[in-house]
Amino acid sequence: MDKGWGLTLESDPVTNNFFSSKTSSNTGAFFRLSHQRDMFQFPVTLAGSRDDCRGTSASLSSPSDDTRLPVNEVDFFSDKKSRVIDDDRVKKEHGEPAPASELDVNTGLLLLTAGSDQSTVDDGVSSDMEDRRAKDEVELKRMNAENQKLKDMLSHVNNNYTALQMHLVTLMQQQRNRETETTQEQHQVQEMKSEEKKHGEEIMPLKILDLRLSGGAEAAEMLSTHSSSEERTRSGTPQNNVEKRIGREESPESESWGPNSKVPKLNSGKPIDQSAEATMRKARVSVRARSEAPMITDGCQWRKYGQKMAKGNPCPRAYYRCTMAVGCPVRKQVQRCADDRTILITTYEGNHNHPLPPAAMAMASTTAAAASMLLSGSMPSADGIMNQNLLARAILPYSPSMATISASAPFPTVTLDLTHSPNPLQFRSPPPPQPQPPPQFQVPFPGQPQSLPQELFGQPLHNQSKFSGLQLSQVPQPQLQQQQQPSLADTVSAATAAITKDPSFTAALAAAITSIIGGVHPNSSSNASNNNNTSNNRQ
DNA sequence: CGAGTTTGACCGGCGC
DNA sequence: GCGCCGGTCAAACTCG
Repeated sequence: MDKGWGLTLESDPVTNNFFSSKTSSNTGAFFRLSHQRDMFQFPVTLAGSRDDCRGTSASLSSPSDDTRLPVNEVDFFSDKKSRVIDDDRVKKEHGEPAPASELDVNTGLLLLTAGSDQSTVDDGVSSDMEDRRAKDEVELKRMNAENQKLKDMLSHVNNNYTALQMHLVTLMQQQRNRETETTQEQHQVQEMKSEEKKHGEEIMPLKILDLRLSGGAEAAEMLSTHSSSEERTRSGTPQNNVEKRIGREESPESESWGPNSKVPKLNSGKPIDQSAEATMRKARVSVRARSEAPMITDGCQWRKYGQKMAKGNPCPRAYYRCTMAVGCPVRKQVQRCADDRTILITTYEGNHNHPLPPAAMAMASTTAAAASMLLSGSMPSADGIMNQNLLARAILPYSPSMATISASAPFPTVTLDLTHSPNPLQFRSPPPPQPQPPPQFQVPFPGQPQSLPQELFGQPLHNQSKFSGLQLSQVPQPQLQQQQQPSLADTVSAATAAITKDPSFTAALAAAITSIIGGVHPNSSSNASNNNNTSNNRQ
C-alpha cells in the first residue's frame, strides 16, 4: 500500500508540477517543497561550500516553532519577509494598508492575510481602502506568478547545473577509466589467475561498478562489452519466464543473481569484460535498519519470488526482484538479524535498467555510492577518494561510522548500518522534545510509504522533523499545502540540503543515475510519473 | 480475475 | 560422488 509516495528529492522544472497533486494528495506538498528546496538552496549550492550543508540545515531547524514562516519562501527573497507580513497584518488591522511593494513575498500567508482583510473591510473600512486592497490582491497574484516563474527558472538552472556536473563527472571518470583500464585489467587478470578467486571477486565487481558509476551508459558504451549491451538490449524487451530460464541457462549475463554468474569460473573462461560484468552484479550493498515492517521501502517496486531459511538464522530470508521494468536485474534480500530481530537487513544487488523515481534514485544512488566506495577501497584513485567522499557525505551527516566494507564475504558487500539510531538531523539544533522515541528507524531515504511515518515517529509530523527529512516527504500533511508547515519544510530542506548541496554527492547521484537509467535524463519527466509504487501492497 | 505471495521443488556451486 | 546450501522457479494459493 505504498501509493502516493516516492516524490522526493528531485525537482522537475520541466514538468512544472509545482502544485500539482501528482499521484496522491501527499505528494503535492512535498513536491512543492522539493522545488522550493531547489529554489532557495541552489544559490548556496553554487557557492560550492560543502559545509554549507550543515550550516544551512541548522538554519532551517526550529521546526517546533510553528510561528516561523516557511523557510524556503523566506529565504527566496529576503529575510524581511516575515517581518513584512507581520507588519502588514498589523498595519491592516489598524486600517493602514501595506505598501504593495512589500507584498511580493510569502504568497500563502499573504493570501490568508487577504482573507482576514476581508473581514476587516466588512467591519466598515472605506471603499477607498477596499480598492487599495483589491489592487494589493491583484498585485499579490502577480507577484505570486512571478514567484512561481522564478521558482521555475531556478529549478531549471539547478537542473542544468546538475546535468553539467554529471557530465563533468562522467568525462572525468571516463578519462580515468581509459587511463587505468588497460593496466588495471591486465594486472587484475593476472592476479586473478594466480591468486584466490576471492581476490578476483573483490576487484572485478568494483571495477565495473566504478565504470557504471562513473561513466554510466556512455562508459559502458565505450567499453562496450557485449554482455552489457546485451543486458541493456534484453532489458528493453519483454521477457517471459521461459526466456528468463533459457537466458539463465545459456547466458550467465541474463540473470544477475543466477548461479551461473559465479565469478571464478567466469573469470577463467570468459572475456574479462563479460566476467567482470557478471561479477560486478555480485557486489552488494547491505542496509541495516531497525524496522518493524517486513521490508524497508526504497522507492522501487519489488516482487517476492522466494523465501528460504538461511543457515544460522531462524528468520527466513525473503528474495525480491525489482518489477519496475521487465527484466530488471536488481534483486534484494530481506532478512532479520538473528541477534536482534528488530534489525532488518536488506541487501541490494545489481543495477536497474530503467528510470527510477526520485525516491528510488536516492536509494539507488546511495547504494551505488556505497558500492563505489567499496570499489575505491581496493582501487585507490582520485575517484576512489571521491567515491568515499560520496558515501561519507551521503551518510555521514547521519552517522559518522555507518558504512562498513566486507570484501571477504562471498560477495563484496558494503553495509550501511543505520541501526545505531543516530540523530539523523544531529547537525540541526536544538532537537525538539520528543514525547517518545521513534518506535523504529527506517532507512533515511525518501519514498517511505505514507502509512509508515506516523508509526515511525509516533507523533504528529510537524514534531518529527528531527528525523531524517528524506522520508518525511510522503507524510500526509494537508496543512502544508496551504502554509507549508515549517517543520516539514525544514526537514525536507535539511535533508535535501544534506544531499544535494554536497557537490560530491551530487556527482555521485548523477553518476549513479547515469548508470542506473542508462542515459535517460535524470530529470526526465517520465520519472515523475513513475514514482508512485504500489509495491509492497501486502507487506 | 489479475496481481502478488507462499512454498516445495529444483538447480548449480562448493566442500568434504 | 554426495550432501549441504543459497538462490530461483513455478504451481497453488490468497486477496482485493
